[in-house]
Amino acid sequence: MQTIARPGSGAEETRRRILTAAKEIYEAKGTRGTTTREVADRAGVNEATLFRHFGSKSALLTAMREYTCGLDEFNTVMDSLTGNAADDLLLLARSMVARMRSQRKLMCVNLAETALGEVDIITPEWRGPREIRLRATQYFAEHIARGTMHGDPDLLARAFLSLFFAYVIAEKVWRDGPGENEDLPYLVHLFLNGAQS
Amino acid sequence: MQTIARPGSGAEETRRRILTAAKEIYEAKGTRGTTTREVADRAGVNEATLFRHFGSKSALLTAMREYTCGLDEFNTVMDSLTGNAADDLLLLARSMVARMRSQRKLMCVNLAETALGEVDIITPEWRGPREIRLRATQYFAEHIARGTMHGDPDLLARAFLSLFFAYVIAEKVWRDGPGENEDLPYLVHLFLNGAQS
DNA sequence: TAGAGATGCAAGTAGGTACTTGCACGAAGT
DNA sequence: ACTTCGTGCAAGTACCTACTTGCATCTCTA
Repeated sequence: MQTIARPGSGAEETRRRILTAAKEIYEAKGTRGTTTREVADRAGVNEATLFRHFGSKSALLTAMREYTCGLDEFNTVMDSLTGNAADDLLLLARSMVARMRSQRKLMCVNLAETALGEVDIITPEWRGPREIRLRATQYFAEHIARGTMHGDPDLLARAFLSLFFAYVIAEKVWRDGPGENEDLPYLVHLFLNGAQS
Repeated sequence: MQTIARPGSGAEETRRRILTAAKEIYEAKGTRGTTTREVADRAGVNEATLFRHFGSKSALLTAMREYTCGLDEFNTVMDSLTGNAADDLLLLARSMVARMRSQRKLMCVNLAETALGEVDIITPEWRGPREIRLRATQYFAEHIARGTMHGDPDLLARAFLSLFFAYVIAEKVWRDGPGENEDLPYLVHLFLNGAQS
């Protein structure tokens, strides 16, 4: 006898609420700081229910990582590029920075826990970045084939991503404001000049 | 749990051994993963002694951060620059990447804990990077004044640092090997072309 | 209407963690 | 010789954490 997922309430809804709560707490406190009790409380659910659904804390976090993995937005932007490098790269930079800003905490936590070996690299949160690197590499390869850029496409992709990744990451460390909108066009310009000559 | 035979003795020596042990464990496990018991064991010291010295775990970690703060090496490199941008930047990149590679875990942990608010930004581990950014900004300002580069010196400094910061940080995520030595000259070249045109 | 599945609730287990306390020992310095 | 300081050691406190269990209750649906 199989349980049919009903939208709105029932087991499926409970499961989703627990996952959402887990994500919110995880990105605020990391793996060790996330307690099953707090997740249950925030989800408005009994702790026992949490364990009935996921079995263990680590299984819950794994399920949460599957649940939180937005890559579609990037692909949408990628598909709307025109071929004009200056426009394309600025559009890409803007969309990446916006997205990374909203996920900065999560990124930092994942980075650290990956470094500590608490999270495996195969884990879903790194599928997104790797996919992005791949598509960016393809993009630069096309430009190199057309002769509008020079160098190694993969290294170009990594350099481009680095520029904006670190831009977002460092905002908190540098203690600057949220960053000027003028910065991005300048960085794109810098990169493009370097890649074209 | 290994107990190391004590080479020296006296309160000062004990203190130093505890700090060293704390650093090693902290950079392997982060704040929450660092337990006073393990630090004491590793230092070959009784847990009570640890508390007699530092009072609390958080005071111990603060003291440890003061203790671990190497900035001298960077300043040495900075002082040996010639003014030839291509040479200077490559030398800088090489020294930065080498240093960051050996501290990658510590960097990632600090990054995450700063993002989570567990570590204050005023904290010593960020004094180094801020100092580096300042000196790099001065360097680029000189080149701009001489007309050999163009743009905003501070943004140039951040872009330059970003390139190599992310290069090191991402090595683990991309699952590449330790990275080719060929990469750095290329990245410097890319940056320099962008900054000069 | 009866049964099944999902949940709440309260209590509990087992282990870890920060931190304390009291006492004994040995090496200095006076 | 006597005190003081730093330390080891063993036991203990109070709290937190993951995870379990037994039972009552509610809501669907067949």
